[in-house]
Amino acid sequence: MSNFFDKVYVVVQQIPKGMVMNYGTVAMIAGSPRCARQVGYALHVNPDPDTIPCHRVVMKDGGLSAAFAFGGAAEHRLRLEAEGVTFKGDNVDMKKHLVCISIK
DNA sequence: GGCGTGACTTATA
DNA sequence: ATATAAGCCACGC
Repeated sequence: MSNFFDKVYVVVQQIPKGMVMNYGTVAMIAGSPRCARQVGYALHVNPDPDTIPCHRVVMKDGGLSAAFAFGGAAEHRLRLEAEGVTFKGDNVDMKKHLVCISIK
């Protein structure tokens, strides 16, 4: 809970069900707005896949990463739809499910 | 402190 | 609009 990585894990776990967050937003909340890549890397090591809903973390476009180490975009989509998230083409409907948290 | 790596983001063509 | 390039910063060694 001190490193950026650990912070990312916490933030992702704090994402409400049926909502998604961008890597950049997670990075911002984690304390480093420019470390969106590290967010993905943090989930890549994914120490707690059972407690870290990586599928709720998407790119700023609402799309999932090309290297999702979880089950693929198909699994991602199913997971979010199972939580009530709607899709816009191949991406999440961020207009409705994108979590807008400020740095406050 | 340096080097390599990377699930992103932004800019330019 | 898509494709490609560069920048970015933190982790691990």
